[in-house]
Amino acid sequence: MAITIADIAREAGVSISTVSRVMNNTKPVSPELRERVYEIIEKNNFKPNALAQGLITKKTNIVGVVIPDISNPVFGALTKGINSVCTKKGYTIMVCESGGEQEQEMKLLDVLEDKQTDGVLFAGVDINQVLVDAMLKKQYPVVLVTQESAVEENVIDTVTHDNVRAVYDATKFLLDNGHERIAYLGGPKHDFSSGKKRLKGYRMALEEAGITVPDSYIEQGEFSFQSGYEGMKRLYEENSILPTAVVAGSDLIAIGGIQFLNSVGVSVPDEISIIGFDDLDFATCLRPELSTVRIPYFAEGEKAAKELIKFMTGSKEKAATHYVPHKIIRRGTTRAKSK
Amino acid sequence: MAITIADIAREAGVSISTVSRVMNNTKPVSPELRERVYEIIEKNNFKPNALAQGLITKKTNIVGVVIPDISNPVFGALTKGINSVCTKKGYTIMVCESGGEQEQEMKLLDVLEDKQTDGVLFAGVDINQVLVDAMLKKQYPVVLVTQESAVEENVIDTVTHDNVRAVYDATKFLLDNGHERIAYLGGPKHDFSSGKKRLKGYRMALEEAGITVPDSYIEQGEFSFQSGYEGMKRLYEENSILPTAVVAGSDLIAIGGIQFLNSVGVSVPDEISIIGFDDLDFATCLRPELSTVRIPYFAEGEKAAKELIKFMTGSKEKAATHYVPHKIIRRGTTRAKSK
DNA sequence: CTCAAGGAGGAAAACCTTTTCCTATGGTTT
DNA sequence: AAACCATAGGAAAAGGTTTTCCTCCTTGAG
Repeated sequence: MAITIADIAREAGVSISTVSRVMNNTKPVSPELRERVYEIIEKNNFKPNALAQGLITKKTNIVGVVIPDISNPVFGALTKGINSVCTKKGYTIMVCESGGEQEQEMKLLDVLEDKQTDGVLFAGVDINQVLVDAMLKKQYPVVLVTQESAVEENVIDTVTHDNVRAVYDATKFLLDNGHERIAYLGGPKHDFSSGKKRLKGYRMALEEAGITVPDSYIEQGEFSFQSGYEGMKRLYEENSILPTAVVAGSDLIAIGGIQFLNSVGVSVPDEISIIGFDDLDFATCLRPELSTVRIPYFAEGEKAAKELIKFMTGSKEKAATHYVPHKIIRRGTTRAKSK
Repeated sequence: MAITIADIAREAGVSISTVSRVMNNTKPVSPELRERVYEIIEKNNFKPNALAQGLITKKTNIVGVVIPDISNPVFGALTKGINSVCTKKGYTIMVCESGGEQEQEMKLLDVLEDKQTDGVLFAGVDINQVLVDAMLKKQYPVVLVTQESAVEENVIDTVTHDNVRAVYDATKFLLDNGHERIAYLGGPKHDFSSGKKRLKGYRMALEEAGITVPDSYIEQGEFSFQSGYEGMKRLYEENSILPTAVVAGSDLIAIGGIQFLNSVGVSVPDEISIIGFDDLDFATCLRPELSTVRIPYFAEGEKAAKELIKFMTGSKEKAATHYVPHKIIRRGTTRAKSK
């Protein structure tokens, strides 16, 4: 039913090869023929069948994107960045949702392989040896994004932000503002997750400052509003001496925490300062606006896509880890401690 | 390099046809052969090349998704719903971002055609005659989602929510709570956009109640926080008699509006009630929590995908418009007016 | 004037499946 | 016992491109 290159060739009175050459500029064709063929292509609005093309060229111009959760704004921004450069370079993205589960992630890697994607951008939660091995076996190049692997350095190209350093900086920011009793409200304690890295950054900063915190100052859970609310509640109930500042593992956690504090009449930032992580659009919709550390997810997506394209086009071979810079955003929920 | 069906056939000592038959259960094969072939497939972890398959079967098991903005939480939820049923039915989605621009939308329709997608889910902003014509010309079935076309009924299958009715209900809700001076803070006034429909719902409810509002009670702009803030500011500055309630065209607008009111010391809901639209996750992260009308975007995505699959599998022919039910969610930002 | 070389175009192979069309075998029916 | 039929399996076509390999013609050099 659909029109094929053969139809064009027939109508133009030339061979199939010539039509192909006109379209791909792959060999000289005389101006008159070129003209005639072009016209007929235009007239019929002919587009070559990408399947047939892919079958022979072994290129589909599709890149797979694996993320844990499509509706999570962090991955929304990331995907938007990815799509932005992919579109610009003529690639279309195939988005897959893993739910953060390894079994599903493995399956998606397979699906994307037999769909013949030219490459894959992978945003995992806990990238262990099994996953890395699976990726290395694949036909296509992979670049990790948002989350580095737990395996020896630079086996797979990676674009991410420095979780340890970012939370270190956030904690340092509070320390520099005179706080000493600083608690941590974090995400999952999954082995190689970003949650663990963020906790490490917090610990580093305190240790460096020579401050020891009680275990009851550290709460972990999910990266969600609910979890933040409950974490803060435990913090509040289990400590007779309250912290003067809190580092949160995500903006949602921070907001949940603030909400709890509001509900018990503790003022932010007057009594407790709190700093988030991510810088969601929403952070500026609160009053006071949320202080946080900004991770440029859109830019991270862009960079990862560019990196992947380098591999796909063969202009790069060696894997490396690239960090995208974070930034402390001082807004209304943090304040210097009066001595 | 990659292993093909021929390799399997050779190794098993059977013909290519037999291997294909084993994999697709398309014709009886003796148990022994079947067994032997299966084993070798397993051993080599063979997966047929989807391109070659698609070329001959004319099915790719890919569905295209066109949305205005990947990072918008509304479309995030929608896409998640779509992906949920697609995955379950063996389809993979190809997500494209249009920026809400018609030119780009047309281009994407073309791209998805020559990628041979089996069908397309289209979330537009202003689906006019030109767009509808383009869709009807395509090889694949299309179903509109979130936004119906401006063209005569039921040319293209549609899954959406009733924007007019939803805002009508929201306005009615305020009326029923004793409010009479009700303002509207809306989205774009684009010709066939949901913004226009929502405004219509507002007008209908007031008209029905026999209430006339001054033009200065109606503000339009974008569906954003910023726009809500500014719209409310104008409302506040241009009216000597303030409304006692405000209907917002989106949650973000509502939140922006509330933020402005807070900044000038007007209490929500004590002095002004406000109701949003969408029910973003965020609505419950505010204090007071946002009253709103919930649109089940996830379910809408699911339903649209199911609808599309019916068309793709030929089990349905006739286009129709399906509405997904909205619901008024009473939370903290609305209150009955004391007489 | 002859021969080599280069340029323009066509025929056909290749890519990897599914599916149609045959063939052979063994069993059933009359 | 002959004719027929069903069944299992193979060979090859088809699907729509790109690309290799030819061929033919023109041009330039010797």
